[in-house]
Amino acid sequence: MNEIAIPPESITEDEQPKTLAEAAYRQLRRDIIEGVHRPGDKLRVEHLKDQYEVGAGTLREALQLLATDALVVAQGQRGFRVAPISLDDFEDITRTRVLLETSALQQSIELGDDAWEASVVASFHLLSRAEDKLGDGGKCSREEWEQRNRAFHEVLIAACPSRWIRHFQNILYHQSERYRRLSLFRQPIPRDVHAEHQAIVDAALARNTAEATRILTEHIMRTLEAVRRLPEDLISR
Amino acid sequence: MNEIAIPPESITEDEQPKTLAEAAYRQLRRDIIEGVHRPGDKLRVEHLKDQYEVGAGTLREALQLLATDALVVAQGQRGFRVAPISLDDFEDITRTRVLLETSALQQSIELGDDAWEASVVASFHLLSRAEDKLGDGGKCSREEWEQRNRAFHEVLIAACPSRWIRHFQNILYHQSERYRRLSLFRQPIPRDVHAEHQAIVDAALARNTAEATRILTEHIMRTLEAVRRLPEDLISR
DNA sequence: TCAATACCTTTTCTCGAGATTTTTGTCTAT
DNA sequence: ATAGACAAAAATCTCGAGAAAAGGTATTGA
Repeated sequence: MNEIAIPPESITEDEQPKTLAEAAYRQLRRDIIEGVHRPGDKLRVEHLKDQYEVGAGTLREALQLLATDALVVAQGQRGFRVAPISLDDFEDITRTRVLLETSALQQSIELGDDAWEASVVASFHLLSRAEDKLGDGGKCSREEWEQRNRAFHEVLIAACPSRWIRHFQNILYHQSERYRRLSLFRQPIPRDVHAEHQAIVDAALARNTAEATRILTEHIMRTLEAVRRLPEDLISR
Repeated sequence: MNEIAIPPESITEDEQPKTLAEAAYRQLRRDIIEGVHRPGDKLRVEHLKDQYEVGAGTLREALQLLATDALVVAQGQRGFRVAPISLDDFEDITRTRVLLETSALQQSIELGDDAWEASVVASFHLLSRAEDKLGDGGKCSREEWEQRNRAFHEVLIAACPSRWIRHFQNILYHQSERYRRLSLFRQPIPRDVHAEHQAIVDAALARNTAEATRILTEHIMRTLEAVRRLPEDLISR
């Protein structure tokens, strides 16, 4: 009677926005992650609706969507705020990400087929190219590097069959992106990220699960260390 | 300048709704979990706004909030639907829940103090009482048992310091509740849940992490088996 | 000087109507 | 009989204005 079941997939970013509310959601999310709206800031609908050129109700929907990703918090009858950040929160995010992402990688290595291997190699190549151009002097934007870094990590666990793990991992990645921006602004390419990525790819293709998850864990945890070394006034509040 | 940081906590249920949209959200969530709105059903705003006695825009917000919990899916410009269910999905939910909940329990056992032990014993007692009254013949509603079962599992991992794990676990619990209703309708108390809970409490208080997580895993996985044995027409579509 | 109350401004929340898009039903042509 | 297209109908999405609540300020009394 009814048509085909809808994939229980959440909002993904590869598709283009189909509604004004979702377009505003994208822009707002980008602005929050990039720090245009700072953590703890109040998000007044009356001001923002002009800035993003949508109605009040529409902007409100966008804010609700952002609450899904825990990038903004809704407070009863007192409006919306950009979610605050703290070292404790980032440590929590990182550890939870390790838990989920290693589990996902483990399954991905176990189940991934030739096509998966190919996409891993391909996305790693794209990321490497972006790093070359980035060091080469502004031939590639940091935006693009972020995009490809994200794609690489996504492809790594793409063969994991668990939609839920991938969904949660996605949320956490967005969260950690906010913190990573803080550290990357200071140290252009702080550590040898490239070598770490390379090692993960090698271990993954060799189906060496233990080695791959070990390196991935260190890789993620190193970002935590980098943020820990930041001046306190950047992440306080 | 600005006041105290807001706890980055999501919507919890212990507080009472402060807005019409949230009230509608609660009612809708309850109705979806209880099966009033069946999986895959279309949720037409025009019909539901009368039923829940709110405006169209307000009900829309409630639906957005439900999309957060993945209980409804929003489809571009084609409205909202109750999230479909499937065996594969439930298997995914269950395995992910095991991953998160065992990790949380492990930390909880490691870090929990006397007050935590006390709350574990207390919530287990409340749950046991509910089971007595339930078997005694309708002196306690299944609603109440569900409530206390939920509280018990929540308290078990309450000493885990990771807000994110608890947050995700919360979402997954809601999801699995939908499936569990299906199986509990048939077999009133299908297996010896009480003994399993007892064993978890014993192991937790003895700080026997390995044993506690092992039993918890079996406990959660058994629900998957119960749903697997259901007639297919209940969970198909 | 300090505290408490009342008032006023600002912001949020809610509602109903109009514009767009999707869906359904029918008709025609191959 | 099937496929395609056009038109009518339904539903969704969007917007602006009004009601309710929160926050800030000034006034009053001790």
